[in-house]
Amino acid sequence: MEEKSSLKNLLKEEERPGNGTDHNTMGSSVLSLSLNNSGQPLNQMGMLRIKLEEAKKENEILKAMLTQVNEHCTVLQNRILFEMQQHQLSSSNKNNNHQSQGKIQGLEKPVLHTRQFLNIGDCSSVSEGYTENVEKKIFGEGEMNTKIALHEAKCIEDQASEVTCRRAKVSIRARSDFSLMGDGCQWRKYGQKTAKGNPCPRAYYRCSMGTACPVRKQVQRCFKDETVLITTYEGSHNHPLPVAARSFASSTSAALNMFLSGSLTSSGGSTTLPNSPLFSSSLSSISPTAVATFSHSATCPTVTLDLTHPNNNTNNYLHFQRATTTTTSHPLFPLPLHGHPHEGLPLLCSKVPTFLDKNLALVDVVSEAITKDPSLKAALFSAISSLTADPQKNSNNLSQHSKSSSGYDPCSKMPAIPPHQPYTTELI
DNA sequence: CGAGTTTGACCGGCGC
DNA sequence: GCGCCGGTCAAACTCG
Repeated sequence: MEEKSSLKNLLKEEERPGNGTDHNTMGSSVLSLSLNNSGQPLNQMGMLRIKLEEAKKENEILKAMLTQVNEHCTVLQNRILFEMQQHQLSSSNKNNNHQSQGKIQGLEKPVLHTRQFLNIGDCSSVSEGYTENVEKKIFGEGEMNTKIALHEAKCIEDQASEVTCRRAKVSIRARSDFSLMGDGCQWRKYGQKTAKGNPCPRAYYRCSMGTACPVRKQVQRCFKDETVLITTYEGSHNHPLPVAARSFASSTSAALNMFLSGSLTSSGGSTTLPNSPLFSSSLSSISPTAVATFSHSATCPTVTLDLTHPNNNTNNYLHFQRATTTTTSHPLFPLPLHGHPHEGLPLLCSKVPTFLDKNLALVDVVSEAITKDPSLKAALFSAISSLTADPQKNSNNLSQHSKSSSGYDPCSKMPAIPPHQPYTTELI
């Protein structure tokens, strides 16, 4: 920052009339050239070069800042992960009966299962080496050994119960004017069925973003209230998600995270949890008044996010924006940090100059909020998990979308939504 | 012509 | 074993 201000001061001095004779900086050769020729265009070119150099320096500073912010996010993520592991270990020691019951039902799965759901990440993360270095700074060598052992155990456990995880479902109830909810993914309809007890047909969709992606969703209108759209997601994506879908996935996975991590005392039936600080902070990215219902059968745990909770005010609307390639695709849901900071921002700021400034200001706000509000850490963790799962792939994905000449529109294959028109889902 | 949708047929799980 | 029901398949159809 000091470097930036000094450069600005330098530039101001050079801009002063009659002050172009004494330069000993990087811009001196350019300015002397322009003075020798005394040509106006050359003088302007010199100024532009100085500004270019200044922009480069500024870019370096901003890159460093972004790296720092990303590092802080990783630190927070790992600390939260560690705390949750510690919490689970202690709780499992205290209550063996509870744990054995959970094992029978396949519900003891901690964070990594949820990360697998909706493609939030896996054990072999690209940034694992980097993360490990950061973790050593935080936890120290002794704790790191414990943590690595825990991590390896979790990976083994993760593979063993993958089938159960794949069957985990997240069901979302929301009021919608349209027959599909914009979640950022591309879906291909493969069937429709009229279920017993509901005259409204249930549509079956398969994710068409990746080759043989196992994720499916069912969409059905509520029989009692046809304005309510029930969307049920099942499976885990085997491909990088677009920004919009990652935002959505982080929110839904936060709910499932709570469920699968055993943080709830649900015992076979269903549990409604509207006011848990950890969960509500995550869910608030969808709706501040959303209510979650947790239930599970023998093989298929389900989390229902009810976004139709009646105590919302009239302004509580979700604006599902149709993401496009040529503009900055704003999130479907407002998340603190959006997109991978290293690759995403330069891409965006090249198109929208003010975007970077807004994000840097946002970084300060978020940093302060994280410090003050512990519950926000949990929400941030779920969001960051989706962003840091595979940065390389995600950035490539983002780049491909931006390079596409035809324009990338994740909602383009949703005929129920009128083209070129943002649609809203009402939260009552 | 390719991609997506529609729709009847088919399959497997589950309860009786 | 039988029938019901949810989920999936695949051929026909539609659309851009």
